[in-house]
Amino acid sequence: MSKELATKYDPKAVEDRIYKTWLDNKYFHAKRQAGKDTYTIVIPPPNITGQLHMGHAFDNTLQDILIRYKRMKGFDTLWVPGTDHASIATEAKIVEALKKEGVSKYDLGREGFLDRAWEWKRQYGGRIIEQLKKMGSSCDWDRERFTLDEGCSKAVKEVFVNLYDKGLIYRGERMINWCPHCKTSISDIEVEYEEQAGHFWYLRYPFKDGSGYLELATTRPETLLGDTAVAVNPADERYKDVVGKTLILPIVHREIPVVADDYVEKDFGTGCVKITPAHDPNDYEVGKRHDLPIINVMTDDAKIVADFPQYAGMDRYEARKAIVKDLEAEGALIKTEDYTHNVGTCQRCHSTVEPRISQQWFVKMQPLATPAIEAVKNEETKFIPQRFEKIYFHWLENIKDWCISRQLWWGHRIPAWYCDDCGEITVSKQDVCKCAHCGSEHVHQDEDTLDTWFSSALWPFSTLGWPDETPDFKHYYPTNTLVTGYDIIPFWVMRMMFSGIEHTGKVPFDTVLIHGLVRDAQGRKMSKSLGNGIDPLEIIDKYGADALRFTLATNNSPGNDMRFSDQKVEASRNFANKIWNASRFVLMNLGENEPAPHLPAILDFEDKWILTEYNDLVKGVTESLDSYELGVAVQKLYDFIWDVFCDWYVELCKVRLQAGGEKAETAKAVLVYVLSNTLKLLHPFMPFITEEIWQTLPHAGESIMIADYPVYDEALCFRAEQTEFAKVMEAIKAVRNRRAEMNVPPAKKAHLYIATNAAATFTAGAVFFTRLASASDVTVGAAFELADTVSVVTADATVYIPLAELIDFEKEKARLTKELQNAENELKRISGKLNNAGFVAKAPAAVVDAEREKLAKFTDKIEMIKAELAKLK
RNA sequence: GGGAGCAUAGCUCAGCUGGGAGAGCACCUGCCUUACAAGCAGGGGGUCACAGGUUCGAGCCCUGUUGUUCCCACCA
Repeated sequence: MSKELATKYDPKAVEDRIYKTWLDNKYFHAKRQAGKDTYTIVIPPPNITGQLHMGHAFDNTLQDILIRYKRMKGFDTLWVPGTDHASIATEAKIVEALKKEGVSKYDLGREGFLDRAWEWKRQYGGRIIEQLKKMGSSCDWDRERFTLDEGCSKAVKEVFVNLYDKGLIYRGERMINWCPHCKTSISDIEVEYEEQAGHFWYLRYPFKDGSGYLELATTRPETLLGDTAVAVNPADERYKDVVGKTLILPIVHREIPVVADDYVEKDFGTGCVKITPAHDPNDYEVGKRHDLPIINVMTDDAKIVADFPQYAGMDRYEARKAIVKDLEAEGALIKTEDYTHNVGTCQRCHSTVEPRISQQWFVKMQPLATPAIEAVKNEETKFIPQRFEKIYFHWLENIKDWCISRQLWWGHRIPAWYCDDCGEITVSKQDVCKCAHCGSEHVHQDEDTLDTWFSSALWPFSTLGWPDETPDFKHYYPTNTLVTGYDIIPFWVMRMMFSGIEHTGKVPFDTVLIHGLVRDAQGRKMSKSLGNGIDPLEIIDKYGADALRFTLATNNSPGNDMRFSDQKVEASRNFANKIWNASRFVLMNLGENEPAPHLPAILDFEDKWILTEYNDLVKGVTESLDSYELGVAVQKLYDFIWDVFCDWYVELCKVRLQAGGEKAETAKAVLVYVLSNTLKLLHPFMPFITEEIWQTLPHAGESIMIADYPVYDEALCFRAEQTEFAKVMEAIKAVRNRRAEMNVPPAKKAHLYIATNAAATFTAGAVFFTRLASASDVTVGAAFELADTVSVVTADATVYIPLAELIDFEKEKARLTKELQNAENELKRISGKLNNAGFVAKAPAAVVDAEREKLAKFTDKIEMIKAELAKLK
């Protein structure tokens, strides 16, 4: 007794139900099976700042395709899911939410704020997980992790202490990037530069001795308050004599020296630079070289400090205006010019970043970077596409120490304690209540937290239980494929690499599959401010998860950006529908007696053809998947299912199905075989619809997702039939083409006469002309003498269509002449090639043979066309 | 200033290690052929950005040019 499928595919009626059965049966759960190869993926944990966007949908679709493929291939697979606390990003969001309630984070206090943050995590983290499930992601939910959970915290402390003990983490006063809005330090890569329109203010700094002045330009006049020198290039003839002289700083009237430093470009501006060591990284370096004092002029929220009473409390932009006004009043302002320059902004809040000297914690990068570079050079880890290695190398080769401390509350607190008595630092994995140096109990923990990427860097092993030698860690580490966008190579990939190597002695993954960005239909980056983001859930709701996944898996190649549009999803939805309908057709024909799940002993011509095509597909799809060409693999499946299976094989089978009897049973068995196995091939890409149909078809096993992935079977490849059947198809197409050109409606049937040397092939295929080429009858022979017929010539046959009343002999002659010309051109090209001694001598034998075969074909075809033309005269 | 990507049909894109260019959408023609009109059959449309080079042979490899996007650096 066969089951039925609904007339229309309704994803909503299917997806949640199927996902639930997968969960109930624990198919996603990794069981540490002995004797099997493992395949592990750790999810790039989405930030709990909001909800999943199309980029996540893309990233997770790729991961799910890989993990489902490997699972069916028999690997012991594990996909670890989880979310990221996203320290600064989440804290900023919560602060923003609090602001709307009229509360500041300081009103809540540290504890109160953290309670609020955990509440946020429950809400948004939970939503993200639900979205991943809607996508069909086959993550092992029993192993879900969070970057701020107990295990990750343990790993973070372990790493911090290890690195500190090795001298690779240090605390020091450095110039760092400071976000006055978030009120925290940020690392170099968290600064985004953007072009901004500004001004160049030309200022006059007079010499103390009254011998004139130096002219210089600045984009930030407010920093003048902290100037402690003016620098010129030592080789600059213009200023040779002024080096060492003293200037009077306008407004503040402080005495500052003129120093010579190579940092100054002679040809830029006036050749003189004001030096503000406290507020510019380059000036800071100049200051160090010349032992200049450092005068800080700004508070942590970028207001002028109390030391300058006339400006104290002013915000940096107010102060700028006031100072320019005062400079003008003092006659120190020469002129103002418009100037566009790059300004560093905070990646999270986009406020202008303030370089600032501050006491922070750093990771010494050089010793960690070197082995990470080596590992990729040795191909222990490979990037796909390979060109992204260059980006990786560039970052690591030019790396500076990593500022890891943040003046935030939401994050891993730095495991360092300060002694109030002796002032020493105690760094420890356990909470400290006694100074390790003097034994005093007057200790307090560092108030700061760690950069969110510090814990992300440990993700591939912290999620598996490290630092403990857990069974999972031993079994599933190192992981295999890391799937991520090219935009976070420096933030994450690089840091996981050096962390994995340093702490586990192994690279964290063997392959990094890089993908591009999902853009909108116009090619713009999807962003909140543009309002052009598309919610994956809306797409799923409208077209189904499979259609979304298919859209994301196709239409692109590794590392390249893709444009997303509803139009593309519609096409994918149509494909899902096509599969659904073809399956309905197959089921409809099964009737009461289900065919056995194996192939019959006796196969017909068309069965041998489709089985060969199918096996070629298996081979192609497998090869593409193994080389991470997911887009190519899914395109092959699309072409096979739509063009080969539906448009040809199903139509061919109708002949036998309608006739009934023994042959109909053969057709049913082969239809079921090819369809259900093709569904397996497609399952990683479109998990829901394939499962739904597969369950309805005759099958063995509980679920398609744990079925064996098909393998190429040489015994089911019938090369001769494949070649011969192609001849029949070519002739059918030629007849259809001819009829369409003459506007003959399908209802008007005609007797076909097929003149051919391949009589056996066409006799076996004759019946298909009835069904697919509107033939009323078919006669196959060596040659025919017929009057008033249309003739269609292929390389292997001439088909005569007696449609006397429709024939326009002039047109017929013109058409044949054109066809003859085409064939002759082709022949000329081929023989030209074969007459080229170099080609015959140097090209591979297979290529030469193929050309010879073509030569023979076209020679025959030309003869046949000529014969037809002769008849028309 | 340094580096990378892209440039293929009207649009969006494939094209794996070089062996005579494909898909989807759009367009035109004809079809309700009992799985599917979200469909079927047929069709038009491309000096693969430009100029050289290597090769028997180049969309693919090399050099240069133009256009375009991105990343890094950041001269005050």
